[in-house]
Amino acid sequence: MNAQPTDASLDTRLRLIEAAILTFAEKGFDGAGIREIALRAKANSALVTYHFSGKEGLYLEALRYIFARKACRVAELATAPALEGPGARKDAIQRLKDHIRAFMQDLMACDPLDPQDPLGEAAMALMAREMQAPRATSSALLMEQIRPHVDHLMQCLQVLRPDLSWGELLNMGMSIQGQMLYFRNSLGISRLIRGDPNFPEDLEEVIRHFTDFSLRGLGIPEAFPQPRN
Amino acid sequence: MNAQPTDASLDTRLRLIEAAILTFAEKGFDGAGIREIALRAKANSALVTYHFSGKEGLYLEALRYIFARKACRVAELATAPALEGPGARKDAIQRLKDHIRAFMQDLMACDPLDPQDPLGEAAMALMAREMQAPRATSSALLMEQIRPHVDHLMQCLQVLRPDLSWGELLNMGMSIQGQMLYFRNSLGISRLIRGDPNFPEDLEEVIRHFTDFSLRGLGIPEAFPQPRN
DNA sequence: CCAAGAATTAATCAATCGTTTGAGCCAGTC
DNA sequence: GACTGGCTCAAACGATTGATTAATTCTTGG
Repeated sequence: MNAQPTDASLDTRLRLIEAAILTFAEKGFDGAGIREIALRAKANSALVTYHFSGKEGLYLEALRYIFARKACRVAELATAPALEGPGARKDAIQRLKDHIRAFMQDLMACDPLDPQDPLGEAAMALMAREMQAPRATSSALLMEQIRPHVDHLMQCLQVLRPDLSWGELLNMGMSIQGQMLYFRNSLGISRLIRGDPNFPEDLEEVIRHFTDFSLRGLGIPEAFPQPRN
Repeated sequence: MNAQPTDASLDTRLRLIEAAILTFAEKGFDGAGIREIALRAKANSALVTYHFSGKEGLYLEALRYIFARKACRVAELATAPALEGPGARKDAIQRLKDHIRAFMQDLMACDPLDPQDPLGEAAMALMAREMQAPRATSSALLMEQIRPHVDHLMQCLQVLRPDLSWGELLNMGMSIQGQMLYFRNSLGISRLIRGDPNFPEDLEEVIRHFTDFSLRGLGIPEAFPQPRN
């Protein structure tokens, strides 16, 4: 009479999803095999079809799992009220700084409580793969996830540069997000170029750089010169 | 007695390589099948093994083919003599501008003579895939290709901001290259966000934006304000 | 305790993978 | 005209793919 999922099955589902994140991130959708994923999850490969109705379903569930856990810092910021009133400009600058810090921290760690979480690396690699070559079945999922972050950033930019057109503001946003996403997506190449396998040793330094570079690039005179933050 | 490749065989090799670029770019290394590639090239799939000793060999040849044809504009710039003398600073600004324009044009078109070349899109998508998730056999090839561009850019930055440490200069370079590479790698997402499937309608406008944003971000006072270019 | 249903398993499915085979084609050479 | 060697081909190879089956184990409400 029990039509509800069991605790045990939830465990198995979770193990499969986490193994899927790791394996899909390493080898891509086509490169990863369900047998390999199941082996990693210490489960039977037939359970992929049973629980997720196939490989594609497991992939989508893995993405949903990442979205549910990730981007928590940025997601919080995106819920902030609209910028208005006399202090809007100063608020916008602070929000932009917060956005960059939150986004960078989200980029570098999956679980805020555990920066060493191996899922963090994998989840970002998987999202990067997805942004670059979205699967037909998952592009809607991706857009839905990205949209609020874009809106939040654009709202700040609009206040900071009311003289620019919407297209120019989008360019600004593209440059700001682009440097950060490239930083994350090309960590491998960056480490090779720098000859430092541990780069970045200090994330705060990189955050500071992106903040300064972006504010200068935006052309916000009152933000410089001034002491850090 | 003929141990040399025939004209006919060169044709086939070329058709296979170009079909490989298109297919690998669309589906990735694992997603693309040699039968599909061969069909596209109107050739027999056994020829992949015959000419390139396997799928992996064809993939490497495709990368080499891209590197040989692509990045021609940037590559020219990278051969410029060292910056020195009284005009070094002004030269460096111009070189940076030229670098951004050349890099953007290389990003958006494979063959300079034919901006509509479908290989251009595919080649860049393939390189982006490769930068993000380098295959063990091809990372050396990738670094060797990227290195001169990095050196050229860093030389300019060093002249423009002699007060910065090497690490800080690398951060600057990362931001400048990052915004451009993200622009290219995430064109799909950008078009969805903008609701404009034809973005960018005017590449020059984007080049201008990246140039301005980068020069401001670098903190080059004498570059602003001033008329375009 | 005991059916009922959810969860898991090993075995197997057809399909496709990259690669190999062996024969045939076509140019040049003696 | 026989021969050579580069090139191309259809056919088949073993391996692996994602998915399916049917039997078994586990869990739980009555």
